[in-house]
Amino acid sequence: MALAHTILTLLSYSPASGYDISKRFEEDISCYWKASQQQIYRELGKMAKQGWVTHQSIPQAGKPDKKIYELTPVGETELLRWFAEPSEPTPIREDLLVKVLAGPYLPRDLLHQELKHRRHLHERQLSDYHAMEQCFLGASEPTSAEQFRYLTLRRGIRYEESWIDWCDEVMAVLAQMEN
Amino acid sequence: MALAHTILTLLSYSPASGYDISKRFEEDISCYWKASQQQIYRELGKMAKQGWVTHQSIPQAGKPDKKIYELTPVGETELLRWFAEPSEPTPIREDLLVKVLAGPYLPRDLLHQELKHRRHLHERQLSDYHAMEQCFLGASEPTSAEQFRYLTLRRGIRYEESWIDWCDEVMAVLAQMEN
DNA sequence: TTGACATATTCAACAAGTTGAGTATAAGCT
DNA sequence: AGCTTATACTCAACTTGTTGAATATGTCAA
Repeated sequence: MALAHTILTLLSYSPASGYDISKRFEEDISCYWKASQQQIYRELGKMAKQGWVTHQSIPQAGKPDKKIYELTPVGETELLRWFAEPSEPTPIREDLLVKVLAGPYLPRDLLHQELKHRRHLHERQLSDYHAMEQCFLGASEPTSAEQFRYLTLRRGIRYEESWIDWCDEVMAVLAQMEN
Repeated sequence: MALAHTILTLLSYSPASGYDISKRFEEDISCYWKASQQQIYRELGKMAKQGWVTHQSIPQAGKPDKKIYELTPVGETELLRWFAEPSEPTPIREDLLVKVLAGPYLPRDLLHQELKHRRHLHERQLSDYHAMEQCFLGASEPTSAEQFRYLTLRRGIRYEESWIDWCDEVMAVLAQMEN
């Protein structure tokens, strides 16, 4: 259900079209809430039915009409209700951990390759996060919105760092097992 | 698709009933692959149809018959194929990060409560993991299976630690914002 | 007796996620 | 012209996740 709430959150910042929301997800929201374009439009349709958002069609020259969505008071109430509700950590479903569990019975070199591959992916993401961090650190008087956004980035940085450290740990143990 | 592969991985260790597999998930596999009992049985049915596993019904006194599942050679081939395939990090969908993003526009005290609640949950999980770690650290000559299992636990420990550290960081920034 | 819990398994309904396909309009490049 | 990309949005089909319900047999405690 929290895709709807993620969208409500974005609309609490400012009204936006479905397309803009989708672009926002692509750019950075997917770091903490992944959703496809189709999912977003589907959800917006449901949210409109529930009265959480309204939209206005705006004709555009040379492009299809755009629908600008905004929060309704009912939508604001729903966002607050959800915000006040204690959350649970997201359920984990992580292939790499299953692969490590399969480690005793499958080829060690494949696991080693997989760990290198994943370390590389996480390093790349961390590098992107550090680049994004530079923008935040350069701000002399950050707005509170900017501060909160920076904190979400901080979580991303910690997450990637901990994956890299763990990959190193596993590879060290693999190396030890070879001796 | 990796629920099937998680089950294949478990069966690579030894044949097991659906119920035993389900208990294994409940006990520790859910730390890195969450699945419900119904999902597991559904998946086992599919896997049997695909020829990845076979099962034998064993009558039991005082209890329903049990089905013991085991890997087929086709199942082993599938597990190896999947193992060799590069994986992607799991998509993230984390309520707490969305709540932080909503932070500028919603009551700060609610966010503070949520962070405390989540810090507490992660601390509790970390404590459980440390208790489990003791069993591994006590082993004088761990089998390779035990070593690999320990590494999955190490990931859990790092994950929980990084959440706790981040909650502390956010709460510190919240406290600063109040001044 | 009833309710809770355990061993064992299965079915159903719905929601959310994934992937493919498509519509419309336009610009730019090969 | 065809392909790619961009702005904008929608529909469909299937898979996976969630929750509820149920079956069968048994033990134990209130």
